[in-house]
Amino acid sequence: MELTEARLKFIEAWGKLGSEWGINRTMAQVHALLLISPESLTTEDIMQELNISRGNANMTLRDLIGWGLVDKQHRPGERKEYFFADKNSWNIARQVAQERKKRELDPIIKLLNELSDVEGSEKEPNYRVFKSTVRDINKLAKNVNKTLEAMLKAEESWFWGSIFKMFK
Amino acid sequence: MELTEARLKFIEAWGKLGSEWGINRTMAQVHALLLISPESLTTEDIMQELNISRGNANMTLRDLIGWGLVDKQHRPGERKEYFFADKNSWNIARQVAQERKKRELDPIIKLLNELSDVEGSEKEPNYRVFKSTVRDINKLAKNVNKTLEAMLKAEESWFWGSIFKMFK
DNA sequence: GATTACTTTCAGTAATGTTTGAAAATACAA
DNA sequence: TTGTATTTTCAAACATTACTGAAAGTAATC
Repeated sequence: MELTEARLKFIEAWGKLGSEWGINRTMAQVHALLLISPESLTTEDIMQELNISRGNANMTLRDLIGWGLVDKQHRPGERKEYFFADKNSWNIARQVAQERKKRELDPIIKLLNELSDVEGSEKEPNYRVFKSTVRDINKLAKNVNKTLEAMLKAEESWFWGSIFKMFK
Repeated sequence: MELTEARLKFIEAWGKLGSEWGINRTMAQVHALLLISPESLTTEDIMQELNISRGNANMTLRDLIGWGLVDKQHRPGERKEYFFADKNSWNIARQVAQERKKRELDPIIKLLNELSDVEGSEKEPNYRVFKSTVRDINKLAKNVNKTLEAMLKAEESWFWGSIFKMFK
């Protein structure tokens, strides 16, 4: 396969993967483009490569910066901003894990804790099933939480080394 | 908090969580309803509880069955179908992991392997960066894959026990 | 303080995804 | 085989989300 074709396929696949996981397709594509670009790119570059509008490029880049996946540089004598992505996949995974934990897991754990205190009678089947389901999901959520915390602190080699030992 | 309110909040939160992870909101809500229902429910029940149309209920239930999260029962003498969900959160997590692996991770690993064979010259920075990015993501994907496989085979207690040892 | 080079905003529009509801299909019982 | 209960399908309507482009904002330079 040729490089040009491969790059397009990579961008397309990354976009699709993102959209399957609740991340807007364009945002994932911009990220993909930055991942395979040796030099940092301007808004203009990105607009051209991906055929998107200025507004879209700008908003998407801001979002990516918000996710901690992209940073910008300034070059002396130029006002233009240059964007680049951390290309280390372990860092990317950690960054995404950290953001999703903060935005989604933490709030749901909070809610599950509140729902654990529901009032009612043990005689009511609805009550019993609700309590035990919530308790069970809460336990899972807390285990996921702990695992993510370990992952966030971990060095890549240490983390996968430990995982490896699990099933050697 | 009262049970009625708590049930509504749970359904709402599960729906929101689903939509943040690329699962249609209604599908997650139907799942939530079944998770907190002591008895299996008919299409009619679900339509009423969630105020959704027959068509929507039917399609959503079929999808949930496709994800392995819901099953149906028949009762002697009745044509009507009764739906219920496995309430064990470890099974749910495994089921979701299994399906997403099959639908998303496996195809992307296949693609990454193909992209690894891209042709080009080591002198071209585009080529070098592309290769090393793809290689790096591929490595991560394979590690995730192995971890999921371990999870799919594992008993809950064994899995979390092993995770726990990682950071004690 | 005017000009240029850029970035940001956002109302309007386009694209995509979801839901409805009624008709068609199916299964069952008499 | 006919009637009835139920499920399934799918075109059209609706809702949500994403994108555009032009205008407004900002910073740097002369």
